[in-house]
Amino acid sequence: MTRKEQIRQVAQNMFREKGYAATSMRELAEAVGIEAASLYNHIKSKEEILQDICFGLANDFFSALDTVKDAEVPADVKLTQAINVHIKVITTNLDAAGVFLTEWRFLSEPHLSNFKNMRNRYEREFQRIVLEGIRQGIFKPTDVKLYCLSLFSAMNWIYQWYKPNGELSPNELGERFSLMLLDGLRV
Amino acid sequence: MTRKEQIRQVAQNMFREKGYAATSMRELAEAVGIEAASLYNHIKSKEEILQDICFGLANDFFSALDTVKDAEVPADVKLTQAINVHIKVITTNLDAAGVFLTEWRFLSEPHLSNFKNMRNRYEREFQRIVLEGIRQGIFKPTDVKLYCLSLFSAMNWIYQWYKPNGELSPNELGERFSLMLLDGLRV
DNA sequence: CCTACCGATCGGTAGG
DNA sequence: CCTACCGATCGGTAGG
Repeated sequence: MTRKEQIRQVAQNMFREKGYAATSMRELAEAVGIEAASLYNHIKSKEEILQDICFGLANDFFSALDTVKDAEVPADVKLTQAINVHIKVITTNLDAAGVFLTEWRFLSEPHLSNFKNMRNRYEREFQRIVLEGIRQGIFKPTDVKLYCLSLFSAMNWIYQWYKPNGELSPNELGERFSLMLLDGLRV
Repeated sequence: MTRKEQIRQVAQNMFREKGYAATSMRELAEAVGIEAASLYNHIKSKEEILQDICFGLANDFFSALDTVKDAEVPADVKLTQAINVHIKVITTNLDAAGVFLTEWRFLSEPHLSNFKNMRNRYEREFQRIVLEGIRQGIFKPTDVKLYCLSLFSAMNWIYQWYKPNGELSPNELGERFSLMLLDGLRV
């Protein structure tokens, strides 16, 4: 692991726990084990770290979704797969997920707009799958936007309480979630 | 409206939008229309404002829940009512809800522990209703904790996107949510 | 990677 | 409710 990767990993944890604004570069440096000024040999600014975390995880989400979104399967199966890979990304990147979900608003322009656009594109992929299911007659006619909003909030909240060493593996969790969230939708 | 109430209201909005840590007392004072030092004639500290917001809304949530939790009705009706009043509190206090849900972690001890305890007690009331329904045979046997976690996340996320002047009234929203979230649960 | 340091800003107080 | 000010801390740079 390079020093830059180490800085990012430590920062992920601190940004998640204390928040981006309340984390100082001196605290970050101390946790890494160097002086504050030395951080700037590896990064350009505090915000650059935030950008790396947010856009890095956005990339993970898209890569994961790409593996399932064009499969030739019924919409309920596809939605289950999409839920599973989304949860997988969160549960295996808890710190980054926390930052991605709550600290993105400290991005400056134009990164802030880029971020929002990516997020919207991602959410629309899920809406497309649900719409597909309604057209196929597999899902009840539903307020697609409201449903997806609730679906995302339930999935994204996982970072708040999931324990990597608890009883639930990411796969088991994904399965339970799919059942729970789909049974209200399936005809 | 007293000056203290005005300060709280302006602070709710700024804390929600910029975050507690990133909001300075000077910005707050300017938004109120006085000098920073003058704030301290009405409040003891920056954190006192946060405490008032967090515990004030906690009180609203409990008051709302009290009006429905002991009704002699089937569990599905009771859960629907609980969902409705919870959503009502959020949609009519959007700024305070945002602070309550994301900025509570900046509370210092012992307020932080008090806050967590209150939140746990509140969540357990919902779990009790779901358990009641399972015992009554109205709800499917379910992972109660996981279900309530998802229920709360979906309801609480509302503050992120709800527009008070949009098409959906709080009551309509509550109704749609209940249907959506209960239909996966009801036998 | 460090020492030394910059100007800016922080929450809050004294005194009127 | 204001002016004037406190010590502490902020993100970041110069120079080696």
